[in-house]
Amino acid sequence: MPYPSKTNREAILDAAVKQVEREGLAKLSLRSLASSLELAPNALYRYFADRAHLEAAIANEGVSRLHVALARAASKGDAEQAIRRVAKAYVDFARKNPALYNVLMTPGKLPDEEGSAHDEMWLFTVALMGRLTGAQQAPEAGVALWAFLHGIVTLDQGGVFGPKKPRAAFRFGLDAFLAGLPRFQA
Amino acid sequence: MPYPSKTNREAILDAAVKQVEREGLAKLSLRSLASSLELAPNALYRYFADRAHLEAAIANEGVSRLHVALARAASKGDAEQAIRRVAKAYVDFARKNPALYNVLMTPGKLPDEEGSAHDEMWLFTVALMGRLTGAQQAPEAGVALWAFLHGIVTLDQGGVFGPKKPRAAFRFGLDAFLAGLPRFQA
DNA sequence: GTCTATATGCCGATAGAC
DNA sequence: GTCTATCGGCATATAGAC
Repeated sequence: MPYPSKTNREAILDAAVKQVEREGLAKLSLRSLASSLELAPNALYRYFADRAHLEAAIANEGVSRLHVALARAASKGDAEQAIRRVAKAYVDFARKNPALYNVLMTPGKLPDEEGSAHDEMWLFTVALMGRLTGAQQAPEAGVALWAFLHGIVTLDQGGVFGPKKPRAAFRFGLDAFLAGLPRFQA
Repeated sequence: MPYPSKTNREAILDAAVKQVEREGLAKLSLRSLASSLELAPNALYRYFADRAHLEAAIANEGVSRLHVALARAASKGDAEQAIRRVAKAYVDFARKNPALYNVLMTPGKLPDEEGSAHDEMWLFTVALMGRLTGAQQAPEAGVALWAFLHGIVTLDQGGVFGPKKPRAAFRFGLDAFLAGLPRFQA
């Protein structure tokens, strides 16, 4: 073969995630990505139809990694302990991977595939909250917790309030939410 | 004068906000904005030093409008009623002006001016929460509430959960948060 | 499967005339 | 204060050779 394979889908995705983490999604271009892999500017089109498909793959990869981190945190302790651990793991993940986190939380234009990583994480969250509130209220409780955590991450990233306030608010808000949560068995 | 004034800073800002609301910040360009005002592509530089300064002005305008909506909602009722009204007004504003809301919540690269609209809104929020929790815990409570509301808005905008779940989670989460909130006078 | 070369289009920003 | 003209840059995407 005159032009043997120099790369593959996984390697491209890995490099893309790293570049996003360094400079943000906006500064990721197919040219710069190809250049970092020592490929011609258009070689990536063999693996991703266009930029939108690449972004979707990056987001999916981010969700998978977040899911792994949360599942690990949920493995020990009673229901409330598990929720507190997961909440901390969520915020920690976003702090360590801010740009990747932003990609996975910014919905793309492509429709999610069935059984995507996103669906799996949502089922995980509902199950987690269900241990405390019962299945009936688990979806609302799951969305509410997720919303709170995402908001904390956003305010933390923005840096508008300095480094301390979001962390104090994280404890304060989580305590208040859990204290006020209607329990399955009172 | 061979070239009399055809525009002013306010008119440009107004048109910019409208364009952001229609197509999002990313698709706002100085060229398209100038074109919509029937100006030459570079005429705006007399009023804004560069794109970053224009974006900062848009964000500031968005914060001002949000602040007005929240202050109106807080004017009646006791502390808890005021918080519930403000919370609803916050989510409503974001639903009605999603793109402008995204701009005002995405921190720009330019440092905030002293006494900016952002500062004012933050003082307003702390005062609002202080009516319920006392001044000591008002900042944490304010950030926590803000985080929750922003998260609800984000999940709602994402459309990941369909139209109903974020609204149900809004009530559920706000109820739980307020129920679990330590009060100033128990 | 990768290459070179190119089509086409947008962008921010500046120079200098009027 | 607005104009015309232009610079330099980057983007997505395609065509055809090897």
